[in-house]
Parts: sequence; structure tokens; C-alpha cells
Amino acid sequence: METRSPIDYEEKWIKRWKEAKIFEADPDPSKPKYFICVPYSYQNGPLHLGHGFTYTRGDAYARFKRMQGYNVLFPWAWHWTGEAVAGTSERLKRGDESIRRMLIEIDGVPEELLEKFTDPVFVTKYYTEENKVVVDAMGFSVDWRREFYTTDLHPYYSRFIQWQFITLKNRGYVAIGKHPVVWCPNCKSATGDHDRLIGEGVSPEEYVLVLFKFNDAYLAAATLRPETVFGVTNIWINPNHEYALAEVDGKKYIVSKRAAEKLREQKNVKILGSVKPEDLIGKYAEAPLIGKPVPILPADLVDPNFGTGVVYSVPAHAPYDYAGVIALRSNEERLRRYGLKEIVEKIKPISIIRVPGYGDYPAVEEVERLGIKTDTDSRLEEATKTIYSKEFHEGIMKENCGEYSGKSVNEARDLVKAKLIELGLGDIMWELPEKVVCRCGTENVVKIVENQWFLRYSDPEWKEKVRKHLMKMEIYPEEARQWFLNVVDWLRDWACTRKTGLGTRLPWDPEWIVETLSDSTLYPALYTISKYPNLNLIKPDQLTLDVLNYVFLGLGNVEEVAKKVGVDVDLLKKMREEFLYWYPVDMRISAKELVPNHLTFYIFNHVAIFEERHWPRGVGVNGMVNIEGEKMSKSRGNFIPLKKAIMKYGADVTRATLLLAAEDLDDPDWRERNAIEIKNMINQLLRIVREVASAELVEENAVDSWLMSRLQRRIENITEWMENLKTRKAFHDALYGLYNDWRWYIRRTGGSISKIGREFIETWIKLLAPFIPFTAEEAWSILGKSGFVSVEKWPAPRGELINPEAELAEELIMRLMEDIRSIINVIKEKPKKVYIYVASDWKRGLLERTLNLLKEGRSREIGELIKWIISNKPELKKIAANLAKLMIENISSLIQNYRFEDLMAAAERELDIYKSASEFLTSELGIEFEVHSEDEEGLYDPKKKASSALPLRPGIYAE
RNA sequence: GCGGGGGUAGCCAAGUCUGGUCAAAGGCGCAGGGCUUAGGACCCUGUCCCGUAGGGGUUCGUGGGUUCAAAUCCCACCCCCCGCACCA
Repeated sequence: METRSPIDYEEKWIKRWKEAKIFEADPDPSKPKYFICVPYSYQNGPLHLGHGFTYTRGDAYARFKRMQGYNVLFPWAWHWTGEAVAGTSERLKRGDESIRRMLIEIDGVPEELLEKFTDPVFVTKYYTEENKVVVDAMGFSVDWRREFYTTDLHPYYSRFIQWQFITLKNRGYVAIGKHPVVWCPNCKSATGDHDRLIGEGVSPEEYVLVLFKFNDAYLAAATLRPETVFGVTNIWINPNHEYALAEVDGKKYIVSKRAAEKLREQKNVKILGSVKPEDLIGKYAEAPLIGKPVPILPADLVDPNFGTGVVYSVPAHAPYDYAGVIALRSNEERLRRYGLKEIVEKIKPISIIRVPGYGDYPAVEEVERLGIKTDTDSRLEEATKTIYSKEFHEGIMKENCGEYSGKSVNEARDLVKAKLIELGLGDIMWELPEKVVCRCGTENVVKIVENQWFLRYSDPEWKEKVRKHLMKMEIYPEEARQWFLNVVDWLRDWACTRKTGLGTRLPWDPEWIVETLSDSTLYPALYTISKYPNLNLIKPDQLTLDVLNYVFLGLGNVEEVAKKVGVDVDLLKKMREEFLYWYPVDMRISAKELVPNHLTFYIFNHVAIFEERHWPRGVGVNGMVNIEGEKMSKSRGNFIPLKKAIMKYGADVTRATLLLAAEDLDDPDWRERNAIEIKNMINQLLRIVREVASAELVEENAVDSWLMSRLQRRIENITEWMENLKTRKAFHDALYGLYNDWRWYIRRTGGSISKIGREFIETWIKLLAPFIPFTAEEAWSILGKSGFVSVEKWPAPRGELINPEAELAEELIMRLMEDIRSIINVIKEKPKKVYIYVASDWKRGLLERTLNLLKEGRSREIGELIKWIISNKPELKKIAANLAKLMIENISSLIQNYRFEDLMAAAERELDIYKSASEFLTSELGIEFEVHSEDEEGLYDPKKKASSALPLRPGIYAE
């Protein structure tokens, strides 16, 4: 399906830009370079408004830098690596109706192609073609000669990835090990979040198995709180469940049957037999570390399907356990059947943790407070959470905890765990805190994957290098820096390989494929040379390790390398030079969801592989697009592909609507209303341009100076905001700020336009070019300009055109208009005539005094002004206080933008300013005006308004 | 739980770092007027409450505090959004 904008000129400019090759960038030593990129997107669907937002920001910045005179490289590529597309194909093959519908209705895939979607490679190809059209349609200023996609389906991408991984491995950044994953025993694969029927977001948790010696075996109790073993009073088992006796890594465990099965995926397990609950209940097992025999008791709270089905009981600190004791005590039948009465009576909670806000037995307190009587009461969950968290954060181990006494619970937990394992009395079991069910309907377990390859992001030295570099990087907005630093602290080793999906084979262990977030960390470097193989200057298989080592790291003897692979030495040298010219990346722009993964990995990998001078310089992050205030998602039905937005509103409207919606970490909200409004605005802009293009230019006047002055200030602000990636502010001011200036100008000139007015419009178009490039080009050509505004020079503010006097004069006129309106509003009838009284000359002394007072921060010393007024004009005694107060209020709002001299000068010219504006005021308000000075002889002033006149605030009388 | 961001007028959204210029930009919506054959677009005005003179009153999640002065600084609390590893 074609992507066609309703705006006729958009297509035209895409074509012209392409023909003129203005976005193709080659090294040019005479120009400063700027390398900006955005993360490539996974090709499992159409680009949507979320991509559109990040990419438009990137493009606007690229265009801005280009206009500033930088040699800008803005390349593009496509991510094919991953498992999701394979999943889609698989579901389609199985005849999944929902995926069919989604592809047709939401992604807009033609029905006849659906058959081919059972092939993942076809899917990625299809979307790459579709999306490339969209990227052009959006007006992104891409150098397409450098395009590529990932995986070993591409002629050379995998060579790059293999080089990267071999380099990482050689430098010790790759490790092999075990790794827990959520596992579907039926599908025999890891179950990602999106492949789940139940249990989204659930990940494996590490439980400690505390081993209680029982004959020649161990009762293995699973716990998150091994430190509480000092408070154990008994063991709970489920009286209705037959347990398994199993050999686990050479040791005999008694656990529930389900647990034995689960452990099979994690350890070496041999099931030896079963154990009846009656064989355990009433007997004793020995608690580790304290060597105390504790009785084994029955409880309904024990779920054989969770953990090991064996629980050790700490009634002082675990509400469930205390409730279990209560429940058992009152269960006469059970006590009799197992002969437990005496044992149970002796059980007393043992306090081992001191925690503020509770006495010795927090669990007892909570259970009694809530009046809980059974061990299956649902309120126990809440009580457990409360105590767990409180004790973890504030709890201290008491004197009865051996070497752990006095330590925080937090600390003791890890120490006890380590000790138990060291003594062979503890073990690890991974378990899912909640039920997870695979799409296939099978309940999942945790599997330990063996021989998993990792990137060693936990390496303290590596982290430290990254942290240090982060402190030097430009990060926009600044708040994101701390976030990055936290991520670095938190980061663990990353399982970097998978068994399924598309990607690049791990060079030294080809049964593994480099996973998607690990093969996308270094590729900006590839952009610097990808045009060579793309233009057939070097063959993909000539990009050997030696060649890449030379090009990216400067290693080896270039003559020898060239000879070995059979390419021209100069070509290799040129590639090396091109890499050195462009690298490092100056700016990478992305959505904030990539901070905790991709962007951080990107920095880690650069730091690991390249020389320091090639580490990333800047990162900009932004929020994630909402639609009409709601999160965008296919399942909500509010998913908007970029293509759809373009076809409805055009690219510039789409770009503008997104850019105006938010900046920094705020999430932009796409609102249809805004898009419509912006469409009108853009039409209006072109209307103005056409009008100006054909206008007969008149002589300049004072308002022209005002207009130019405003323009300089706007340029200054817009430029500074852009430098800091404040795209919303910058564009908002470029669009609406300048528009409002223009409207005022037209009002003041009565619609006539001077040479200056035209110059303003030309500059305005340049300032808009990074944001709405199509409209800007169209406007540029309407103005009769040749060439592209896209490569025009970005306007620089001209200090000599800043004219505070002209600005102040206009501001005074605006204020006067407001005051008159305000009066009319209150008296509720339109006056026949309005008299303006400019303050008497002597009052300028008052202005001077007021300015001094404010300058010195003594705005409260109003008494000084009052005294001064009275000493000059005793007859004003009554209103002196009022005048002084008004004076301060009026001036304090001006003093921020204008200097002392400007204000004094304006006060001297005030009469002229109002007189020359009186015609304008009449046309605006439809009222006759007379402007007088308070000093005039025989002044017409029936309501004595003239005496209330102050410098820069005339008196007004309406009749 | 841990980490990050945020709560401003009917809605969206600036302002918060650097307290006074803040009844608080801009846009939308709404109301009135203009233009127009009409609609749309466009232009002007108004849009917290009160007010027959440019003024006054009460607001910026909640509750305290600092200060001559707080949307802005400090403390506590409530609520919302995002990320947390095999989805990219």
C-alpha cells in the first residue's frame, strides 16, 4: 500500500532532496562534523507515532546542526535480530485468529500476503520496505547510502558483530555460566512476557533451601528469610500430601513431589521414593546453625505446589507460622490423631529480631490485632508483607543469633545464606512467586540454563569506567544522568545469547545466536564505513577481523592487511580515515525506555572496545507517546502507525503535533484536536508567506524596529533551547512566538509590509525548517528563493538590532490599551472620548528614585518615596502613598526586561509615543483620543485623573 | 519493593533549578463581535470570584514550616505514569 500525504508539496520535496543528495555526508575536513543517530527499530511491525516522536526529534536536531554549518551524518538501519517475529510466524502457522486480525486490521498487511508471513524473514523484509517509505515520507534527512539491516541474512552485518564479540571475549568481557529462566516444559523454551497467558511480569526469585537433618536425609525448607532460622520452633508440612525422597546433587532431600519435579530443571535430581506425612509428623529434625531438634507438625498453610512443600516455622516473626500454631492448638482432632498435644503446648515464639514499632513478637501482635484464627486467613498475606518489609529495612538481629547478633536483618540475610551453603546445610532453589502459564496452556517452572554466555556488565572495573565517562557526557535532560548512574550500579551480567530467532551466530559457539540487545550496541561505528560495501567498493567477505581491527582500532600493518584480503591499501586507509572523521557519535536520541538497557549497553560496549576519544559524547532521551491520554497499544485499539498519521495529516503536521506535545522525560500526548489545529496553523503560515511574497513593500517605521528586535531575542532563545534539545520549547517559540509577533506587527502597520517585514518572514521560515521541513521548503520557494532552506544558514541573533526603546514603546502602548479596555469593561459602556494624561515632568524624579530603590533591592522602603513626593508637592499629600505604591508595582514588572536608561528615556518620550499611537488606538478601540501632558495649562480634566498619572503609566479619563 | 518522572485554571501544557516581574505564557474548548452568500479558515475581545475607573479577593495534589514575600525553598503525607533483564 502506498504512503501518500494529503499535502501535495511533501512528495515533491522528498524527490528534490533526493536528487540534490543534500543529506549524503562525506568527510570534509573543512567543516566540523556532527554524527547523530537514533536506535534502529525492530522490524516486526509498522513504525508508529512513538518511533515518530523520537525520530522527529533526532531529525530536527540533525537539520538544526546541518543549518548551523556542521557536516551532519544522520544514517539509518533496521533491526531484524530477535525472536518475536519467529513467534508471530509460528502463531500464524498454527492458525491463531487474533494474530491474523492484528496483522490485517492494525498493521495494515494486505490479506493476500499473509500466507508469506509464516516466514519470519519475509516479515522483516516486508516491514523494512514499508518502513523505509515512511522514513522518507516523514522527511527524515537520512544518508541512505549507509543503510543496512542486522542478522546473518545481511551480507556483512554479522562480520561486524562477530568482530565485536571476539574483541569482547579477548578482552575478558564475556563469561559462560548458568542462568535461571521462566521455562515451559511443553514448548521446551523460555517463556517471555508476551508469550504468557497468566503471569505477565513475573520473574524467577531465589529461595534459600534450609536443610533440616532428618535421619540420613534433609527436610528442605524453602525461604526468602534464611536469617530467621534462629527463631525456628518447628517444621510445617502438609498432612494430606505424600512427599518425595529425592537425591539432589548427591544429597537426600525430602520435598513435595511437585518440588522434586521443579528441581529437576535446576539440579541433578534422582527420585528415590516417597515419604508419607505420617512418617514425618511428630518426629524431630535438626535445625542447622543452632543444632536444635524441632518437631515436624501438620499445617494447612503449606502448599505442596509452591516452594518445597516444607516450611520452617518462626511464629515470632512470621504471621502465617503463628496462625499455624493457633490453628493446630484448636484442632483437637488433629492433635489427637498425631498425638501432638504435648509438643504443641511447648511451642513458644522465639524472638530474634528487634524492630521499632513492635514488641518482641511482631507476628503475634499482628495476628492478634487482626483477630486471625486460622492459618488460611487471607489477611495473613498483608500482615506478612508488612512485617517482612519492616524487619528487612529496620530490623536488627538480637543477642541469640550467634555471630549475626547486632547485624541488620538486611546484612544477616546474605551472611546466613552463604554460611548455610558453605556448611552444606543450605541450597538455592529458584521459584516463581506467582503462577505463570504459557500460551500453550502449560504451567511454567524455573529452569537453569547451562552454558549460557554472558556479557560481564557486573564487572566493577568496567562499571567504574562507564560511570566516569557518564559524568563527562552530555546528557539531555540532565535528570537522566542520575538514572544512568543508577542503572550502571544495578546492572548484572547479561545473558547475551539465545537459541532461537534471527541473528548472528556466536563465532566460537555457533549453536548460540547473539541476542537482540547485545548485537545493537556498537553498530553506529559501522555507519561510518557501511557505504563502502554498499557502494561495492569492498566485498562483504573482505571485511575480515584484520580489516575491522585496522579500521576501528588502528591495529595491524595496513599494507599487510590489504594484501591479505586483496583490497587496495588506499581504500582501507580511506575507511580508517572516515571512521576517524565521524567518530565518536555526538548525539544519540532515544525514548527513555532504553535507558536501563540499550543506551547503557551502548556506552558499556563502546567503553570496552574503542579508544577513549571514540566514546559516545551525548545522549538525549525523551518520553513515550500516549494517545488521547492513554498508553498506546495494539490491544487497546489505539495504535497509530506513522503511515496512517501521514496519510491523514501529512508529515509536517505529524512532526509538529508530536514535537509540541512534550520534551525531556515527559510523555507526549497525541491529540487529534492538536493535529487539526496545527494543520490550520500551517495553512495560515503559508497564507502569510504568499501574502508577503506578493506584497508591495512600504517604507519602514518604528514598528519595524520593534519586530526586528523581537526577532533577535527569539533567535537567541530558540537556538539555545535547540542546543539543549528542548525541542518543544524551541519549536513552540519558533511557531507561535513569532506568529504572535507577526500578528501584532500587522495590526500596528494596518497590514502594510516593509522590507524588514519580508526579512522577518524569511528568517522565520529558516527557524521553522528543522521542525516542519516540507512547509519550510515550500514557503522558501514561494518567497522566490532558489536552493533549499534545509541547507540555509541558521540565523544568528544580531545584537545591534536589539532595540529596547522600540520594544518598550510597544509595550507601553499594549499596556495602555489593556488599561483602557479594563476601564471600559468596568464602566460597562463605550466612552465617546478618552483623554490620556502623561505624567508631569517633575515625576520623572520619582521614577528615578523608584528605579534606584528597586535596583538596590529596597522595594519595601516605600516611605522614602512618599516623603519625596510630599516634599515636592505638598498638595499631593493625600494620594502620595497610593502613587508610591503604584509606581513600584508598575515599574517592578518592567525592570526585568529593561535597563535604567531605557526606562528613563522612554519616560521622556512618553507624550510622543502615545500621540503617534493614537490613530492606531482609535482604529483598535473605535474611540476618539486626546493625548495631553499633566503639565498643560488649562487642562481638561473633570475627574482629576491627571494627578494620578505616573511616568510610564499615564492617567486616563473616559467620558 | 527498588529506581526514574510527574500532580498548575474546563482540557492540554509552560513556569519550579536562579522566591518578588505570577491570576500564572501558549494552544484547545467555550462565549461575544468582525469578515464571509453560508460553513470552515482567519482577525479582535472575554473566559477563578467580586467590582459603574485601570481595583480587590481566593487559587497552583494535601498538611505543616522557612521568609517581609512561595506554584517556586524545607519536612511529612496522598495520588498518577514509566522501567526492573530473556519482549524489543
